[in-house]
Amino acid sequence: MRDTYCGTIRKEHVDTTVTLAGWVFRRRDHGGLVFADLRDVTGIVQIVFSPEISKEAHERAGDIRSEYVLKVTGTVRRRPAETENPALPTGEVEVYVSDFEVLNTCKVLPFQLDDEDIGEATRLRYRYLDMRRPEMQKVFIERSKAYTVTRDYLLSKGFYEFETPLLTKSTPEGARDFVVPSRLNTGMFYALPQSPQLFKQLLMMSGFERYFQIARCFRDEDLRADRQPEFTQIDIEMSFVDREDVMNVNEGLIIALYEALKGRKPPEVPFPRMSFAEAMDRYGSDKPDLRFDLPIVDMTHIFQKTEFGVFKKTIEAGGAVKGLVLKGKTLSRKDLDVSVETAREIGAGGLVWIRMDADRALQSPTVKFLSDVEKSQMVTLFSMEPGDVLFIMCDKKLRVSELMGRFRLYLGEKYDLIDKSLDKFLWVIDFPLLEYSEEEKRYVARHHPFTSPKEKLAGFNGDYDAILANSYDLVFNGVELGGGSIRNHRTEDQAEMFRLLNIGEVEAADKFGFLLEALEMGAPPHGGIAFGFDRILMMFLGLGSIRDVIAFPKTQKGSCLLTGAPSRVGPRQLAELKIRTVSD
RNA sequence: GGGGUCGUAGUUAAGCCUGGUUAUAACGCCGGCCUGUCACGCCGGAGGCCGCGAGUUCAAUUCUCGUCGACCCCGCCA
Repeated sequence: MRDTYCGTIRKEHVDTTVTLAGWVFRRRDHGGLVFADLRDVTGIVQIVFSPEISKEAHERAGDIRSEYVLKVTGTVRRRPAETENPALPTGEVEVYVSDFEVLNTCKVLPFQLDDEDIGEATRLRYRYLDMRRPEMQKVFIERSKAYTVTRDYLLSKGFYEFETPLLTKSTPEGARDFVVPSRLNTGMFYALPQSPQLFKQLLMMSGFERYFQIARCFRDEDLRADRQPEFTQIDIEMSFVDREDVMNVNEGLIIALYEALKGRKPPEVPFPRMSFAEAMDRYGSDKPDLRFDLPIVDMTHIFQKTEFGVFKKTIEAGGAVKGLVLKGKTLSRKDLDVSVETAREIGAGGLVWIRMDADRALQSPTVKFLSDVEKSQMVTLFSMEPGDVLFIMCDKKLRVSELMGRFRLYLGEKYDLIDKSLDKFLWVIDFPLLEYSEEEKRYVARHHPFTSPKEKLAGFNGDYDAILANSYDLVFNGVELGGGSIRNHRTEDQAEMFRLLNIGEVEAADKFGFLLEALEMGAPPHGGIAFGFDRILMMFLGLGSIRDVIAFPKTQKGSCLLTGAPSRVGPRQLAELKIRTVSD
């Protein structure tokens, strides 16, 4: 139908005849001369309808409207001097139309493709139009490239690509499952996979040694700017490896993706590492953003004998007092009030601020409750200078770290401390194996129940919080890109884990029996990792939302504005499934 | 489950706090003019359930409550 793509035409094509196909992006009708920008997937070229070339084509050009689909034949000409457009790669040339065909007309669109400020709801309702925009096309062309880079890299490292079932078994741990009724098995349900976790482990038991899958995963949890109910993971599993092996191979993958998408090398290789404990202590987060420093400092020792009620009570209850100092910014009383308000919104019980004024005196509503020793220790600990503001919170140890971590991010954003030109990768390692679930009143796996501990657990009966896992997360600019672990490959180790999780033998056999059975039949040592593919794209392309890298994403309430999913199904469908809905 | 922001021509916004006019603008759309534009320009025109429902009021786009939808966050997301 065509012989040349719009965006590829250059001055080398001058005097040749080309046949193009594409959409009318913009039209500039001067009466005697009509210009239009013709757009295809490669870009834009200006076409000219002139009566001197074809009276007939020029006449018909008056009826052309935005987004009409055209097939155009014409001659490439150098643009006259002073009319070149340096903003376009094709700006030195234009195509004089000798003949054209309207392949399709177009209604007036619900929004203009060149308008930058269209509301997201409208864009999602007409996503296919939204995706016509060159900047959106660029994202999905990059996404396509990322699939290829991933496959090329992993295949070159001896990995085999697999597909695993989407209709699978509901598992008790972890995220809420999406559930699919089985017509052939009345009252039974499949679950969509939260990840291919168990299958990839089984493939290790099959002896493939290196597995990967670009896998769709489903989690029925509430959405966020970086969370969709269905998303894509680069899922990886390897046999006969330790933690270092997995991290090394996957660091290579991430570097390859970074280079492909950002066009430069990562700033720091190998990626630095930090223990979970240090991340929590210093940055109040298991995914610290290292683009700015602002460390959190434990101040509990200063207040061991304090008369200040809130600190005193917290410390007596085994909690901690933590602070961080904001330097070199001038904060007004209003700013300080706002920060207190923000701390409350973050979930803190309160926030103490202490500002050093020009004559080195400490100003704060709290200062009168503090002793001179406490004050001077604080000043020394934080090397406080005039203008500096010290922010302090107290709470249970882990809780106060988390709160300060959130507050640190708030300050970083608000006072522009984050150097957005930096990219900071970080491996976080030595996570706790378990964490206590207030909701379930028991310990649950922090990563997942198949994660192996760093030390053998046999007969363990000590502090559950102190057990470290053989796991690792990769963090980029404060966002978790992925994580994984070395798994338990021996039945007795896995049984020990279930014991700690308070999952009985009967329940374990019911839910994961097939895996436990497989472990008994020569399971090799193995471990793996999974990366959020969408998140990697979002971060490396510098976009603000995971929806920006998913072709047809869901809204925060999980609906698709384009198709109207989810929707009711007919009574016949429900009857076949023997499902009745209840309204209450 | 909870907190917050928003909803006004096709689109993006202003007006609302402090109730009363023909609800304003830009882009888009329609008609006309225009041979060097590229966000073309100039002249003219059409276009509104002010998300929906209730309440307060002589009077509601404006105030109150509810509801629906979009977004951000907490909880949740092994």
